[in-house]
Amino acid sequence: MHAMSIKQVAEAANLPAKTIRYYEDIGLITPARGDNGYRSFGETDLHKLRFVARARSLGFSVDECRTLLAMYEDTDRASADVKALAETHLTRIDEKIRELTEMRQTLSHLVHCCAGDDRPGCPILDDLAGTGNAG
Amino acid sequence: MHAMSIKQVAEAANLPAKTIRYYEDIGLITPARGDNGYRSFGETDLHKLRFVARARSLGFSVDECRTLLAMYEDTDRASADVKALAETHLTRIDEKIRELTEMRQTLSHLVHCCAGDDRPGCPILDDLAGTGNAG
DNA sequence: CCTTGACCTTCCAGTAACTGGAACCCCTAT
DNA sequence: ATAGGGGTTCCAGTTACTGGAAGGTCAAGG
Repeated sequence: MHAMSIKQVAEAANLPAKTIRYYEDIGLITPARGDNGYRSFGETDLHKLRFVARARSLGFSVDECRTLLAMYEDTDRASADVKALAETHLTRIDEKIRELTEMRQTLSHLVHCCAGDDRPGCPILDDLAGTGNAG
Repeated sequence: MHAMSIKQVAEAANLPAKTIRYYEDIGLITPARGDNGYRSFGETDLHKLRFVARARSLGFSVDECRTLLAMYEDTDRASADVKALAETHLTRIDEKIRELTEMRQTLSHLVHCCAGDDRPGCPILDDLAGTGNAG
């Protein structure tokens, strides 16, 4: 089919060209090369890049994207394997949300306790310092 | 007061010794040195390390910890400055939670759609591939 | 033919916050 | 003397890019 330059494929996949070169570096994709040494991307490359972009936007690591791509290309693998990977990731996300929510809780409490005026006394710093004047 | 070895202060601050050396490297703390070149931590060092550990656990960057420490030591600064920093951070946390929640939403939907058996068909991969069979 | 500009290439360095490991020093107890 | 359990420095690796320098390629214009 029609080959694309890196700029074209970058636009089509909505990824920076730099990122695409990086993905080639680490072996996620292997675009063809023209006579002048320029990369030449086909539909398959674009498809893979979009796949990775989507998976990244769901928070999968680049390495997990590699695995997911391999699973996608292996038409024989069990869907259970994919599901297991996704569930692990889901657990990780939940854990992060939990941590952040806890931080949010504490911090928002401290912020509300802080007068935020031109005086020096500050319950936020007191909490960090462990002087216990914040609670 | 009594000086501590890096191991002792690490235990007291609940931080790895490696991290404490790193914090010295980047100038967060400046412990004294004994005749043999060993670091010698005083109460002030321990206090700072605990301060930083607490701030880190609330998600502040190391650089923000530096600022917070400086604010803590500047007994003359307005509490409004501290509050502003904390509020900025709170906003950042909220944004992260929002992103993660969105990921969670999508991913959990896909996971529930996936049979997770030994057959190959998988709505998760279909979604990533953009083939649109995922509902 | 030369230049200009927009492409493309590679490679190196930097980001955040550590972490692991190698090579080596110090001190005490056996 | 040696074994252990400290300590020290420095270098490299982690994640996923991103910025920038130095330089090659190509089409259009004067």
